[in-house]
Amino acid sequence: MSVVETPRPPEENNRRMALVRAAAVLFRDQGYERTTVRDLGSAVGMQSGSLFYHFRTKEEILVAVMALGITSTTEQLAAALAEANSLRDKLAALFRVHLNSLLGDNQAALEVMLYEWRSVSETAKPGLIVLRDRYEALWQQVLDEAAAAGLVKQDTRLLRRTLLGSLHWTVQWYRRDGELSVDDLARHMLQLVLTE
Amino acid sequence: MSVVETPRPPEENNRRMALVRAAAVLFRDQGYERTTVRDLGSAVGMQSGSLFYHFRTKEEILVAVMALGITSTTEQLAAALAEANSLRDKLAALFRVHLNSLLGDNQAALEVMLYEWRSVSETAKPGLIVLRDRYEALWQQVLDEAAAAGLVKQDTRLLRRTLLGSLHWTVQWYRRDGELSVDDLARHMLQLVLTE
DNA sequence: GTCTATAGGTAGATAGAC
DNA sequence: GTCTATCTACCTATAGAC
Repeated sequence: MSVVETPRPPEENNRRMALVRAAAVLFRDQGYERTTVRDLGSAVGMQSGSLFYHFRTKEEILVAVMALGITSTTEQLAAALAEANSLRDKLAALFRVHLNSLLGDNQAALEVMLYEWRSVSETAKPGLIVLRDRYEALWQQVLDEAAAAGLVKQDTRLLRRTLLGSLHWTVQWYRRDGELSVDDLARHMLQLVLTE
Repeated sequence: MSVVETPRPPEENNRRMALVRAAAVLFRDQGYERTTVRDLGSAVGMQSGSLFYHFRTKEEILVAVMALGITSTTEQLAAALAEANSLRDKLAALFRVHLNSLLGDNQAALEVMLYEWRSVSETAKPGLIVLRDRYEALWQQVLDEAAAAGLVKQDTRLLRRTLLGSLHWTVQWYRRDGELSVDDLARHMLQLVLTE
């Protein structure tokens, strides 16, 4: 049930990874409880019993989905921040990376992390919380710098929670077939929070 | 399965109402899918079979919980707006009423409305959407007035979605035993959005 | 690694007595 | 209106063959 795993060569984990990605989509669309192990199996062309060679329980699959969602987003954000040339660029990266991870192609995993928290057992929560805190720490650093430079308001802890709430909620109303691209949406939302 | 019901004398619906209130708490704490009809029955001192005299299906209970959550919040907001003396007071009322409904005592119903949407059947959704739109229309009116007066930024449709997302997310981190009261939190969050 | 077959449990809902 | 009893269906997980 350990969340942090030793990395292996990708070929070795292909089957397991395909399962996690398929599970992310099913859990997002139907919810964890309504998704049966039979659903998961047939999504990867497998009988339900065979799943339990790769995972001990259905919940272990949920935890793997969530861990994937938050770690891959954290990695993308860290990379974007390292490339940013200005504080303003860093701020923009926060919004851009988060929304692309949440609303972009094949990115159901982060959404599962946000909305299926109640289905995670108490024993598995701490590991996921560590991963989430690591992500939020990146946010906090950038917001603190931005507040010191006068780009945003001062109460940065509340600001971080407020902004993340706004971004999370976009999954409820944003439609990709509309006029606004994800990057445009990120820019608009950043604009709302900048002190002029 | 109709959401909008003819009002009846309260005594007539006491049992039904107690059930809806108990269900709101269970659905919020455990999730709709994990809550069994046996859980619901024992929460009101009833056998599970007896529930089906009051409701045809378990889902009908979920819809009743959600309808209660959003209509009672809408009524409270409408009353608060009618009493407000200034535009600034109206803005404050948006935040205050929403957070008290979400974080206050015995107010699990609105939280269920926000987080169990996926468990609602397609046939029941339209009725709930009408109720939700009615609530959001109140927000939109006040934000439009505030933008015209220069109190908040101009993109009020995005602003409404952004603010509601921030407020919804408070259930994930706000703790009543902390330093901040719900009313204080409402004031702080309003402060973040005002143009100075 | 994946299959078939199934154990063992619990879910939502119904029927009829009171 | 509520109870008891129960139906039918489906769930996660396991066992052993291949």
